[in-house]
Amino acid sequence: METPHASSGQVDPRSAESRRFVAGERVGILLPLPLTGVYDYRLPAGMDVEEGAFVRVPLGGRQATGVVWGKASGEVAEARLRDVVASLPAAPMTAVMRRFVDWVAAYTLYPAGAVLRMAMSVPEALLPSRPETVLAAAAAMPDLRPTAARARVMAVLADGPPRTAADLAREAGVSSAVVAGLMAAGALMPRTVLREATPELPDWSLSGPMLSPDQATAAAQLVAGVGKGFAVTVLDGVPGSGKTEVYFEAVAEVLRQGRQVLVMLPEIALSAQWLNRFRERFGAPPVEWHSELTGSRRRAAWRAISEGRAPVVVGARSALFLPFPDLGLIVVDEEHDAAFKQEDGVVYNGRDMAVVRARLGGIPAVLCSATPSLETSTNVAAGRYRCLHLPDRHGAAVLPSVELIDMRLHPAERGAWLSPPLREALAATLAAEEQVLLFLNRRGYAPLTLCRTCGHRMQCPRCTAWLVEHRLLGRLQCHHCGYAAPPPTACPSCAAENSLVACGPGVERLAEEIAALHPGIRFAVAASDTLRGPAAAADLIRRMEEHQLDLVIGTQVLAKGHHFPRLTLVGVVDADLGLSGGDLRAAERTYQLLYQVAGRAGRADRPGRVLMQTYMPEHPVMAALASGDRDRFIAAESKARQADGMPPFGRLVAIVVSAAGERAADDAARRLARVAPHADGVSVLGPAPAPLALLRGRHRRRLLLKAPRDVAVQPLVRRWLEAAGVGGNVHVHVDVDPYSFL
DNA sequence: AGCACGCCGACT
DNA sequence: GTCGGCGTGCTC
Repeated sequence: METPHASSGQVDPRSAESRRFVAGERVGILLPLPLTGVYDYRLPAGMDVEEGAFVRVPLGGRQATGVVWGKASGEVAEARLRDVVASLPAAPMTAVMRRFVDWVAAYTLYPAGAVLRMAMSVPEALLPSRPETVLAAAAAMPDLRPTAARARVMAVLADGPPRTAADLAREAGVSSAVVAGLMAAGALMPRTVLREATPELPDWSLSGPMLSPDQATAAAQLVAGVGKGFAVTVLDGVPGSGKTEVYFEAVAEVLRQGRQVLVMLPEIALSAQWLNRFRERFGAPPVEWHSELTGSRRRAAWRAISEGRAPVVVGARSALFLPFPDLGLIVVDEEHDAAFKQEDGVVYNGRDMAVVRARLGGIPAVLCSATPSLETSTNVAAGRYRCLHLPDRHGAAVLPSVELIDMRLHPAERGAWLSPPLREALAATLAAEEQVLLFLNRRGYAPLTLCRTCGHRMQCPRCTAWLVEHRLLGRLQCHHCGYAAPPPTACPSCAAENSLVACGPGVERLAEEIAALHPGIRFAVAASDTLRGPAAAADLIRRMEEHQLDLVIGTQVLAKGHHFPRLTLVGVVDADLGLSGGDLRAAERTYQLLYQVAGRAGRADRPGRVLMQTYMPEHPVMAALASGDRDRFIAAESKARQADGMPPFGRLVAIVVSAAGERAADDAARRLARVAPHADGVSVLGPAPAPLALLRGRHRRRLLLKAPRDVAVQPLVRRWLEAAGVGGNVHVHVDVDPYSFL
């Protein structure tokens, strides 16, 4: 995905003027199902609809909700045509969103219906809202024994509007029985309302923090672009340079103009600090949107957004498909982050699609990063994106120095993972009552368990992957499918007792070493599986901030965003970890990740120090990290990609075929290879066993189509797949612009 | 995605 | 003799 705006421009507001269809007419309805096209229906007497309207239609023996997509195809015989059942009382899908759905479908090679499903993720939001019973304080308090719990409930009500029994109990911190008791006694009066919960309004007129001259200049440019149509601006600044404060100024300007803002974060669930900053700046929280949101909150968020009552939404990539009626700005924070790439279902990159959404809507997009992706850097170099630099750390803080520890010269002791120099630095930092972050991007205790007697390696029965020991859970786990088993006492291969040994470090094992090295040290382990949910993350952050912890051992969940004033040493235990595996972006991703981690050290007024343990200090990634010369690294990486015709200078499409049987997978892959497209500069690599040749019990083979940048790969791939005609129980997974090579 | 229709094992 | 397993195929 290189030039989303190379094709046609924004949706013309005049053509967006909704087209109406009248009773008796045929209409094309797109259904949120992986069907190939629109289905034709007839509008019954008395029913007029406009384009984009949500309608109920009969489908087989049931009903489905779809969207009036436009004119009927006209290819369906009159006798097969069925009547639209009803038009739903929800705001029609905007022309921009319909264009966006079609665009994403065409680009990703998924059926438009599959993309529409993402834009209709809250079906119940399309139905009329159920009346809600809310409780208000009675005019006169009945004679009732006062208790602390009852007082809390009444205090909550005195402090705000009537609310539902469940909300009331939650906010007052009492059980539902207390609320029910008050209602029965007549202290609370029920009332039925239709009104939807309206999010608090962020106040754009509050004054922001003092900006540095660099920040102020950048902010002014962003603000000037608001309301001036589509443009992509890259905010490129080192960690701590205050990118968030800068784009908050643009957010304020959009709010002043009365339009909506979408801020996309890679992992919304772990962004408590971001939410705090937003609330401090605007006096109210934004509407959150992520996959953990459930039930009524999800529905309320959807309705509020579609009715324009949610001025600011912060969300993960799926938030792109929310029904904003008047979006004025999209911000993609940490734009380089691989989490923006959706890998299951419709495969798309949230950052790239955000740019497309902005172009179709004729609004600005802002991409933020301390380590912009090569795609983005290339777009800046080509003049397609504008770039604003924020070179300095805000305030007194200076960038930490990065030192490489050559593990060949300073090996760790046997059975340990920290080299003498890192141990010394660690001890010194603790002695100074400052905090340490040890970074190891490996969950669990040990990545491999093997038998000392026969060499057998514990492997997932359903995937080509080692089982990772999680000692805290007492299990061996597959990180690819969720398979888990207790560690056997005897080797499953040779039956030798007590012969299985853990190989290599994970964060849990590192914790053992730390505990042995510094008895009594206060530390925590933070990984995606030990830090479940936003509350746990917020708690860890609080303990770090309050200096209740001396040290934290973490995986990449700790790499971004958070800053701790007393954290002055970052130790990277295995800097080389991400470089193996032959992934196209291995070097780029390792650089970005380690750079982010390094940025955790030494903010505020304490200088930071970063020590990276590596076996290849001469590697360009390590050299760039140590010298701080990011631009040279990007230039070198860019040159290498260009020489190979790799993205962003060429295009890739990955095709993975999978089947229950190895034979079926092989046959399908070979058939695809036989009819591979022949075009100028286009080559097809493979088939080869996919990096995870066996995943969740399915055998996988991979082909990779490589094409020059100016070749439209989608029609080529579409014809290719049609010609090969693989189907039945063989799955074909298409990934345009693949990220991970799994 | 649902939900049908389709053919082969353990039950009243 | 039936109930039901989920494999393929269709839905305007």
